[in-house]
Amino acid sequence: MDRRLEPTLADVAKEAGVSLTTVSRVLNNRGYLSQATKDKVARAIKTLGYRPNQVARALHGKRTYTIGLIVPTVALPFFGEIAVAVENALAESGYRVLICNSLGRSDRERDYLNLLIGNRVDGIISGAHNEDLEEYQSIRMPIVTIDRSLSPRIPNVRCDNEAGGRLATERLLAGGSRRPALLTSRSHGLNLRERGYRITCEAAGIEPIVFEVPFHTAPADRPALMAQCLDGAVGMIDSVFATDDLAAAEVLEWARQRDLLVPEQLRVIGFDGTVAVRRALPTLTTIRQPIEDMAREAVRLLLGRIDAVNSAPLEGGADIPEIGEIVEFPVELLEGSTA
Amino acid sequence: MDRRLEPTLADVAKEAGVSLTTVSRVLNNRGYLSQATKDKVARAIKTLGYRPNQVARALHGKRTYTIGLIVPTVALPFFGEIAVAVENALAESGYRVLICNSLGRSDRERDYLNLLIGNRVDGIISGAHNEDLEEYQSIRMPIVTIDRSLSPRIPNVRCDNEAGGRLATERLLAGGSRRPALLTSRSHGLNLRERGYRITCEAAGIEPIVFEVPFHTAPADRPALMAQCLDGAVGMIDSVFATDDLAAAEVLEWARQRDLLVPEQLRVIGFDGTVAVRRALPTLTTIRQPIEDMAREAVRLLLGRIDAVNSAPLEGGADIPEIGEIVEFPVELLEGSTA
DNA sequence: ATGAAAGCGCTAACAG
DNA sequence: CTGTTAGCGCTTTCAT
Repeated sequence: MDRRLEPTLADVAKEAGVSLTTVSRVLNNRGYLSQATKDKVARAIKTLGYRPNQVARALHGKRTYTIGLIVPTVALPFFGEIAVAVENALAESGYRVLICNSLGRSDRERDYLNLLIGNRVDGIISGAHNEDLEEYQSIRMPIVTIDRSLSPRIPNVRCDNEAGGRLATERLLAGGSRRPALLTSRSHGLNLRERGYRITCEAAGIEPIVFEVPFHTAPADRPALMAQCLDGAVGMIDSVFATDDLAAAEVLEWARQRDLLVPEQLRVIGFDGTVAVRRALPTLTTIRQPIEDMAREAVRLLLGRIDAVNSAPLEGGADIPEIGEIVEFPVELLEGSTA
Repeated sequence: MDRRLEPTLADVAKEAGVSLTTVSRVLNNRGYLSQATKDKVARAIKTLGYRPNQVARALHGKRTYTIGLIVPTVALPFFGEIAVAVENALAESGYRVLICNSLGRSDRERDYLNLLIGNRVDGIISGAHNEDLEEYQSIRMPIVTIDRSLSPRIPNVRCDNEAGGRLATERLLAGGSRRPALLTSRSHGLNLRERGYRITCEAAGIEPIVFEVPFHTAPADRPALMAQCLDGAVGMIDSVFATDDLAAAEVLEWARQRDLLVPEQLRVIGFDGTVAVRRALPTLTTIRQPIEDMAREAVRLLLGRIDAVNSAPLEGGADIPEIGEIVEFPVELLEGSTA
């Protein structure tokens, strides 16, 4: 910004014929001011079109009233909706959000972390997917994760993924499926949706079949990878639980190309239940995550920690207890016609 | 942020046993420094885990290297992809973006405008939908609009909407449609997609039929509104050009519920061609906007104006010429099986 | 090659 | 009730 363009407190003070302090006081509505002074200042502010410089205000010390949100990409409906929900929840407390799209690249995530700290955000909500970044361990700042857990020392807000996995798999079985497959972006022991699937299979005496198509696979490469997995299993599986809705959509497309009837020959169920995908594909049966609730809770936890830090005793480490809390929200089955 | 936690320049200076200036110099790599000093300082920085306070840096004058992006909501794939593309284009020049979701509410848009100016962003890219906000006229800051035009005085980057409208309508006619309808979020003389539709209809001697479902209609209310429009036209129309893909998806769903075969009994074509919707609904025939190109151009124009402002003669208005440029990018027909 | 000091725009003691 | 003054953390003349 060119400083010739935006007026400053001093300009207002001169225009109103009072001191800086006085202007600052009416701005912040602090202390006793005569109505006459208030009016004079108000008029000067209006005349000059003055807007307080938040940068200067932030520098003074306290807070920036900005928090950072790191997600893989808001181009995916799930994270786009998370971002909007977080922004809304923050707005209620006068906070704003700096959204960072890591694109799943840990170098970018690291850069963003530094950027956010450099910009002195008051806290960070991370929903990115690099479990490994050691930087997170050394962050001297309130932080909360959403959707995926980062470390036992950092509070995590998520939906009840395991219950969701069970619910999805049970729904497939209830529809008559005998060999449900799992399609996920990363199969491992901590994948709770996968665990729900496996538990349900085991309880029903069914051998699990797990396919993996990495989360950050380019959209153009997905159909081929997916076909590679599924073609080999035709006749063996009779349903698919995809751990996100877009993957489920790709299964539907694969089935269409193979002339498989859904749900008669192949049942499909997804996960997420975002508004955008439901508008695009209302027939998809899926497990809905309560995005708004999750965002609100993440914000509540974060602001709580920020307040704790800011009101901590002035001397001494004052360490806020490291509550590595996990909050899980219940999911919901959305009936469509694909399962 | 609690200042006890993040070290400052002074801390580094003390640790390294040099002056503030020297540290600042090695940080910005300015002036002549002995290698020994550089090393000492570098070591101190590393030891303390020092990161420059960008807030202080920004206050000093120059720029914040942050630009504001205002969109209706990144929860919609089109704007989510715009946001990511803008962020990527900016990152190449060392800029970052403050994303603001107006949710189509002009009060929120106004608040965000003030927020951005208060935070001294270096410029603004607006893709929101409130053509009316008079604030835009008085902004003393580089600004560029994307997707929709705001004022003849503000540069606008968009796709060739009229050509897109023509292309879509021509595609419907080429498929055999005799009565194509338009479904749009706001019908008016400046709606260029609508104009393309009307022009094509007129050239073919066809009476246009226009349905309107407002952009910010709640998802839950859309199917009913849409059915209200379309039910009355069954038998009269044989195809629909929806001016965005999600609306097109809703038309497909309506057709499914009415047992209308697509494309035999009803042809449907959309607009946008976002990656997310194509993953969800790959069969949809649509007009693709070149989002990345648009974002890149918007950023190029904006950074150009920012540089112009910052290098303007120190005295005098120095007014940068008000180039109310319009840049249109060509669209592309994506063949699916719905038209 | 390095340092001292002024100031970016604002807030917050501390006077009066 | 209102003004003076000292910083917040950093960059940048101007000295040395």
